[in-house]
Amino acid sequence: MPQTPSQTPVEPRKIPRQSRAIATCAAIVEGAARILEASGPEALNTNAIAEVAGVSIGTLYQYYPDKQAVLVALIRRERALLLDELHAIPHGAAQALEAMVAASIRHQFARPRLAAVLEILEKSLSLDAEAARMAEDIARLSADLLATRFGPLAPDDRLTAVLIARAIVNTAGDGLLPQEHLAERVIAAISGYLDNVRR
Amino acid sequence: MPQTPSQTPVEPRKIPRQSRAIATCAAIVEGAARILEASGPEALNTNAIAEVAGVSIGTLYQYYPDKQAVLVALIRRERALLLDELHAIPHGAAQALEAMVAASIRHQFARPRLAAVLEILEKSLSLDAEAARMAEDIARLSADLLATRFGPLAPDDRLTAVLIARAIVNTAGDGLLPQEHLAERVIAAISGYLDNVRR
DNA sequence: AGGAAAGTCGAGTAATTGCTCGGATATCTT
DNA sequence: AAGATATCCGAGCAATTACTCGACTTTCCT
Repeated sequence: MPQTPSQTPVEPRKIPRQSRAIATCAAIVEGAARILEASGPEALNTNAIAEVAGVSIGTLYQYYPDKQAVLVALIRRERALLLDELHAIPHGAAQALEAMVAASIRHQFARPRLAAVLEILEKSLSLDAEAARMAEDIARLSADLLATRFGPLAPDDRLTAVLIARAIVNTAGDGLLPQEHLAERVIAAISGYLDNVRR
Repeated sequence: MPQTPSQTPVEPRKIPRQSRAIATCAAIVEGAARILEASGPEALNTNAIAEVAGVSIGTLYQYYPDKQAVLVALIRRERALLLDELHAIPHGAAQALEAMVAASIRHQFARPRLAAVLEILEKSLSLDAEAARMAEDIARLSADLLATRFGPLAPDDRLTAVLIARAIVNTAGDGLLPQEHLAERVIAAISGYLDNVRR
């Protein structure tokens, strides 16, 4: 759903040097997260972010060139969290699939509303290079982990499997599916599809 | 993701009596659809809707009490389209599942960008009673059609199956999965999951 | 200590947007 | 034809929002 024609800035206009400035940047990103969790995307405006973060609006614009840059920073922060969990899974391990699913579930349920809102926002955002690279990393890692259980797969089948898992985990995160046996449900869906396709 | 505290209005403030007024209402809804397709949710504002619809802003507010009411009307229009297709499938038919999947795919690909944007918007919208009823109808019909092939299912499993189908069809609508063999892919995923669960 | 660099502040501005209102035009009814 | 009703118009208001700028404060360095 690309519609914003991707502006040039997006990168911090000034990088923080002192530790209190680093804390300020973190507070701003966390402020955005809290607003999204509490009131959704429509309530996310720069004045509110600054207020919730406990800094002035001028300070915010010292580090982030525009509103979208704050969002991108938040998405990077969340992606890094998931990426770390995925990286911690030993390549080719017997329980790789289970570990991957468990990591996704943990990530989704750590801050369910935030994850749900970001999931939506990511679709309509032109991300910067770094954030896009992280998305690719996540996709590639997931694909590798799938391969250890199901062997080599067509790219479309790998994407479909990841898709299925995300749909189920997201819905459970919204509270529409029970959290118990969630991992089993996801694995049943993934392997049900892949076993059907791989003949 | 409920955050807008659901206002009272949402219903047309005046119902059109003359045929040209009915055409005006339809033009307004279609104008909103065109803006969403062309430029996404951020570009959807009432002034633009009126302009694209070829009516004045005052006329828009004659029939729709606020911006959201136009969106709800659009969602109703699109849901009615899908609902008609589902209703046309004979209950308990041998090919009921295939017909259902085909209908979903047709609906998604008729106006892919519109379907994708509305899918997102529906989540963060407090719908009116009528639109909510249509959503339930679609869910119930889908569940019934699933039952003719797979027998009685737990509600969570029905939801999961529908979820899986929607995730795949939506992604294909976004152009990330090929349209060819899409129906087979969806059916493989659904039956893969349900056969795994139903033991 | 004291100057420079980094950081913070918040009132204010320009633009956008949802929506109103009073008046003009079209259609219906008799 | 002529009133009554329905429909349409669009300038403009009030509120919101993204963002700037110049002044003030804190931290760093020697």
